[in-house]
Amino acid sequence: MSAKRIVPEPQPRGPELDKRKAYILTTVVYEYIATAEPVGSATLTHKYNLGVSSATIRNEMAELEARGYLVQPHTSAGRIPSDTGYRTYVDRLMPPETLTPEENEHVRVEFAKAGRALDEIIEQTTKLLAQLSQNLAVVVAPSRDTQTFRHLQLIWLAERSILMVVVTTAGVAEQHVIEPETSVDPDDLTRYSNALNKRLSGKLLPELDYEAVEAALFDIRPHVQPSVIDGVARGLAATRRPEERRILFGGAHHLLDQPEFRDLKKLRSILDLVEEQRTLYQVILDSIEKGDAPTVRIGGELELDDMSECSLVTIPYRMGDRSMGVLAVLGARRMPYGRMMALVSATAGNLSQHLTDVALP
Amino acid sequence: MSAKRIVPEPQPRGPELDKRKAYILTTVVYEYIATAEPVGSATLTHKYNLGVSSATIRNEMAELEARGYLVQPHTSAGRIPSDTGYRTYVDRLMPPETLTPEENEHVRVEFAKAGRALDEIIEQTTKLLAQLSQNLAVVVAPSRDTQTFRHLQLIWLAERSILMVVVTTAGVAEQHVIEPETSVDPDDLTRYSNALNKRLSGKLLPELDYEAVEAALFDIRPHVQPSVIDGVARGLAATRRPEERRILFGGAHHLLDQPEFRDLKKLRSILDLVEEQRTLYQVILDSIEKGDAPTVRIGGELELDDMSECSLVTIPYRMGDRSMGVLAVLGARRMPYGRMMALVSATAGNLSQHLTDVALP
DNA sequence: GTTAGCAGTCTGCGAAAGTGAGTGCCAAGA
DNA sequence: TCTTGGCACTCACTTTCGCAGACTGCTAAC
Repeated sequence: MSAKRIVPEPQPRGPELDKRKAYILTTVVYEYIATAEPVGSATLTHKYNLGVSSATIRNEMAELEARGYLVQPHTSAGRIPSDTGYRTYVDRLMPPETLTPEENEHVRVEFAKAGRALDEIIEQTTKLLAQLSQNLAVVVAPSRDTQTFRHLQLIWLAERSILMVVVTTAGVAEQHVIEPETSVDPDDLTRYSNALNKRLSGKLLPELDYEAVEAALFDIRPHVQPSVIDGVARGLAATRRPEERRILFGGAHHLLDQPEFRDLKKLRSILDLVEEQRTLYQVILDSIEKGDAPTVRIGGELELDDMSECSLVTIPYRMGDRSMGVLAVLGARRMPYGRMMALVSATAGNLSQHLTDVALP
Repeated sequence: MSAKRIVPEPQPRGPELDKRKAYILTTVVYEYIATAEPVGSATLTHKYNLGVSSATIRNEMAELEARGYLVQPHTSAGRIPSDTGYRTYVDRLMPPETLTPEENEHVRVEFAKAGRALDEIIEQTTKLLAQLSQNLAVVVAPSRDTQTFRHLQLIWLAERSILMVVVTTAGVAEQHVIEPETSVDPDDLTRYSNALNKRLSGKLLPELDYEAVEAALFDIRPHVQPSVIDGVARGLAATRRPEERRILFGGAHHLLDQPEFRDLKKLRSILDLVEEQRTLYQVILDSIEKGDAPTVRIGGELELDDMSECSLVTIPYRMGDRSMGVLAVLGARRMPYGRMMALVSATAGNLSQHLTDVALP
């Protein structure tokens, strides 16, 4: 559940924060996340039990600013956390959070309602995550390449037209039309189907190339016409390029609630990112590390122009022990990190469990 | 290609517009669509060849306002068209528009690139329409109820677990898991599949209820266990409730380019509509009439709160001679209606053609 | 029926002034 | 050496005011 630090490497500026400085940094982050207003020394002494006067807080805050944890939007304003400040908060200061029992139950129920069709599950997950996070939810759908072959059926459509239906263990059924050079006997199609199912079931889709299909058919019929073998292999191994992997979005309208997106330019840059997909896909994939813990990237750590006001929380999900895709929440840098992490963890956990449950044997 | 009038009934206020008034109304609409600024009498005399002075135009505009075609945002501003003004423009004054040969070619090429999978086609169409219209594109996906059954295959998974794959003529393959009360012999599954394919192919999915399945199996096996019949029938006829029909959106970010959505409230109300789906679905379906012509609903005609600044252009699309769904463009009321209508016509035409081409025999 | 001219209205913009939140620093106190 | 009250200062934000500009409606003349 602990976040991974990605970029940049922590710069040890002077000694560790002492207890009071750590507490002040914590309260500033907490208060700023809650109010979206720069936090002043008086606010802290009033709202939190610090035991010292505002003047002392001022001194401490000046020090925290000098060390790079806080910044002042302008001379006569309170402080807001810098990327480093947020990073320290997330990694070391933040209290661990969990969802309420009701929320956990809600997530559980939503997944219990979900069907078996992969597309539908993924779509519902996106909606759920958007609703819970009140931010932009992003889901990278499973790659076809991680799915294993379960069953196929060749169906005679017309003289030179064969329909091939492929079922994967993820419960995805897709169809391809094969147009052989010369007509094939319908009974042969059934024999081909049986042979292929027997030999290839359980293999990863990308492995099923021309040679694999030819070999699987060899026993029952050494000289199947190449156009059929080719058609079958294409249908099985046909894979989208990775950058074309499906990405789903949900809850963009929640962004309008955040004061940071009152500024149309910032809203624009985030929506453009959504539109472009490729960049976002790259960033999300870069964020993922081994293991099932959520990863946080804060502001400038995203290394995207115009995204310095945003943060991204990502977590992988799986089917069985195979990684399938990624859930992410993209929102203002001023987001409740603890809650977001608890939330993506719970969602990813339930999603993984559900996918594993509905996987075909 | 001519728009349908929906709501409200035209109120014949006084005589028809004379030629000059009609021309002035046309130029006001045209100019306002182009500039988003209220149009004054001086602007018209300068930019258009009216042959009379601005004072005359003022008199005419006052008359047009009195008759309900124009309104003044405030006393000392120029005029903008009212719903009635736009309606008159769309129905009677607007010059017919067509896409440029390059644009037509672009649309053609995009569809030529599209695959055979229904989901993919619909998704790409949404993107294309958003890109061309530079507005919010909305696509109501085909209902499962309009598709005919083409093929099914029952596949033995485990002792009490059968996978049923269903293929429709729209080229959609979907899978359902059936859990019979007692185990079924794998060879029997093949026999069932063959019988069902032979008897039911070509029927509409919603017709395939318990009785239909039972009857189709009766010849080969009079007493198939009810749990299997029920499972098959559910898988075939299983239909989402109509209000759960899938709706796709694209190009929401284009709205940010329109000056009318600088105001976050208006942006908000349109995004909320998108989120809610049900209302929008209803409005889009209400808009559709018989025939393949685009339908326009302007501002208040939508009868939606907070949508008085928006217009909707809708058009149905089909596969073969069966209506499948609706394309729509939702944007500011100040939209280039002629172009939008040409655009949805072209897109729907190509989409219908493509769907018809890829339909399974 | 058309036109020039003029008074009147309203918006939008920028400057000026006032308000308030919050800081930094200093000198005294613990 | 750390803490604190006090004070001067800074800067954003808001309000007000006045002015320029865009348009209209109306009237009287053509």
